[in-house]
Amino acid sequence: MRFPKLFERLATLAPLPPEEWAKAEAVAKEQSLAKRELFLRPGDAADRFAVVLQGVFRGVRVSPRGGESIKAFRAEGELIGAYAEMLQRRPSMTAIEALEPSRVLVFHARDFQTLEQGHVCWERLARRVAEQHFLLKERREQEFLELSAEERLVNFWDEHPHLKGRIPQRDVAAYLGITEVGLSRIMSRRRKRSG
Amino acid sequence: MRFPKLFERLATLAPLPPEEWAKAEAVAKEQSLAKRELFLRPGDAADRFAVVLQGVFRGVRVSPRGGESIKAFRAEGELIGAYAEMLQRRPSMTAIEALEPSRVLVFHARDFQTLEQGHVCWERLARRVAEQHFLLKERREQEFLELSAEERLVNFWDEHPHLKGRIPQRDVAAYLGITEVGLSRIMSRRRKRSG
DNA sequence: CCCGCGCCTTAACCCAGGTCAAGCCAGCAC
DNA sequence: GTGCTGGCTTGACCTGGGTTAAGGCGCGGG
Repeated sequence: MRFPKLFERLATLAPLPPEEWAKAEAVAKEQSLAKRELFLRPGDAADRFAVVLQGVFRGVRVSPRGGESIKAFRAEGELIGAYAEMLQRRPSMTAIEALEPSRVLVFHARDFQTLEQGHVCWERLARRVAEQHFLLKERREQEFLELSAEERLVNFWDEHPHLKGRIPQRDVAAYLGITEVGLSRIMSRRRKRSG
Repeated sequence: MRFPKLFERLATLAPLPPEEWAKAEAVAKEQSLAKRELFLRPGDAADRFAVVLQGVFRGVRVSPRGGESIKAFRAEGELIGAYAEMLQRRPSMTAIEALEPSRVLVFHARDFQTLEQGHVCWERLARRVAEQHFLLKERREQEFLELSAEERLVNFWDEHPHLKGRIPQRDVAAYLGITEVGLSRIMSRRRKRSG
């Protein structure tokens, strides 16, 4: 078993027989990415996903009007991929970019389907993954509905302390739905208020 | 089969043997709700969900600070329930309220689990449901990130034409993340601009 | 060493939408 | 009928964050 920690992590989501995990490891491929390199670019087929072994990624949606907004950051142990587009079998509208030199473990959708056909555990895992993704998005929805940009900012750092120092300010802003300038203002406001 | 249309709808999500559906119908119970009546109130155990047979519902989140925001509207053929809380086995933080006299088909989580244990089709269906819910939330996230309140409004009516005339303005506002007053202003602005 | 570039801040000005308060109108109870 | 209540609008005023533009600062490359 090449990735025992990853196996344990997945096994907490749904029961996963080690021999099934072995099959998965057999079809997965490691990939290294330089800083700024893209794991996926808009227009690509959304036919693969990966687990981050090392590094941080940002999922960027480039809107028709040219604006960039950030859907998520992903670090060690988390999944990267154009999940929504994969579910809809559409080409990706998302770029997934390494913010540091990174390593990931890549799975092709076809291979994963084969695994699913071989053992129900994979379908159960996929369900859990869908549910967890749902929970993340719902939390975010709620923040947009109820919180100011400043409150969203403090929430963000509460929930992602491990990202401190690893992602540029402007990306945090794009994640919060505000501009770089706005974020800078908010931060200086807080500095003044509380020391 | 008491609800053939519902059966067909579900069968489009995932293959569903009629005999399994028969079992589901056997454990489900119809419930009627008056206008303003709650299917679920905050604090209730999130141990049941339902399909709307007739009527419209709103899912209201009451924030700690007292503000109400609306997570979703649900009409005929759609699911109601505190989905996020159910996944986390927590008490509901959401009120689900009928906006019209309504009828629903109620399933208890325990009964559904029994169905799941009897046939994989239910797990597959649950996965599809999770994925669809995810897609909805992601679309909403994107709207908050990229669109103004006015743009979100026109999107809303594009995507939910069947709700026209059935839900109060203030609820639309609470769904968009703005106030009743703000929504009224936006509407009058558009009226002036385009006739 | 200097230059350029990427990232961040600051300031001036603007505008969408919030807040508060008054008023309107339709429907319902009496 | 009168009066009340709930849903919506309108106006005056305020504020958070957008926009534009001008630096500042650290760093890598020449």
